[in-house]
Amino acid sequence: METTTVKTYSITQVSKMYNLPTTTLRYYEDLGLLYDIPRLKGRRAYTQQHLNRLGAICCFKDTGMTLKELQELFEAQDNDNDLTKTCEILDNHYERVLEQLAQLKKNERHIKRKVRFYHDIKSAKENHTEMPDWDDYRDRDF
Amino acid sequence: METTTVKTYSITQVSKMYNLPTTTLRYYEDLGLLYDIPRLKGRRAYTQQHLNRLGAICCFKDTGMTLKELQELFEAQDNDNDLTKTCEILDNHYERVLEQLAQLKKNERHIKRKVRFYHDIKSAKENHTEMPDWDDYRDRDF
DNA sequence: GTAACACTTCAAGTATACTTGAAGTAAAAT
DNA sequence: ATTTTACTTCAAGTATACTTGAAGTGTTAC
Repeated sequence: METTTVKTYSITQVSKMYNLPTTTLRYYEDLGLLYDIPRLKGRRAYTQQHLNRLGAICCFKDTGMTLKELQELFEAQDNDNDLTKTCEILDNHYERVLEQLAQLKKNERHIKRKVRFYHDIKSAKENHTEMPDWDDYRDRDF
Repeated sequence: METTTVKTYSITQVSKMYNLPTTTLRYYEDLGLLYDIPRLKGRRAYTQQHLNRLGAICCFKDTGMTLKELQELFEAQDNDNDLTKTCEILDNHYERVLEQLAQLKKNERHIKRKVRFYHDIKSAKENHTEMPDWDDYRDRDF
């Protein structure tokens, strides 16, 4: 007879690992995003499975998926094992992520220009030199 | 004597241009993010200045700046003309945007892998071929 | 033994960013 | 002339994602 002990993590450890308050971890459990978390003497004992799931939650949430959408995704994945729906949700979300990425790159360039512009204004004012013109920064790459 | 007419835009036009509800445009005005919008017969008439400002609002908001932070930024920019503070806020925000971009790229790759994984599961099930293993997708680039 | 600590559950409260509702106005359409 | 459309103001309501508070429990420190 062989017994294998599974490595588990306390809620405080998980909280630190994923940089999420313990209250948020409990909240995700209330919503059903995390479930079947075993208790050791009444305390949550997260397994690697739960950490993987939490990683997915963070990844999807950080890319703009709502917790409700995450519930749907996990429902399709876990309960129904509905691959068509799972793929559909994933495909749609991936599309959105690509759009986000394109938009964020645009915004990053815009903000970079603005940063340079304001630093140049500051220098010009301090050194009594000619003020920069935003038109010179508008569609220019640095 | 010479009179120049400035091109203006109605709230509905601006709403369509920036893909924001008219209620949100009024809300931003309430918060002071947009101000001195002239009225023609009681109706808002946005000038190019306001559109530029609105573009900035969207850009910063979409990159995670709160409306409160935007108020601070505009206050430093418009009222105080405090270049040190303006530069500081912009610099800090730009840092955050770069982090976001790095994170989003990571998340995009992770989701891409997951999309492929689930499509391969679907194919395998449909064609009764061997199921894929997530470990083969984990840190692999496609 | 008892106090402190680290959790536990469950309900209620909060922050941010809108969104809706009510009541009114002014010009255009019928 | 009166209805419809497109706004207006101002106050109140809502959605999402937590966050806090109250009351309780079980191991650890003194």
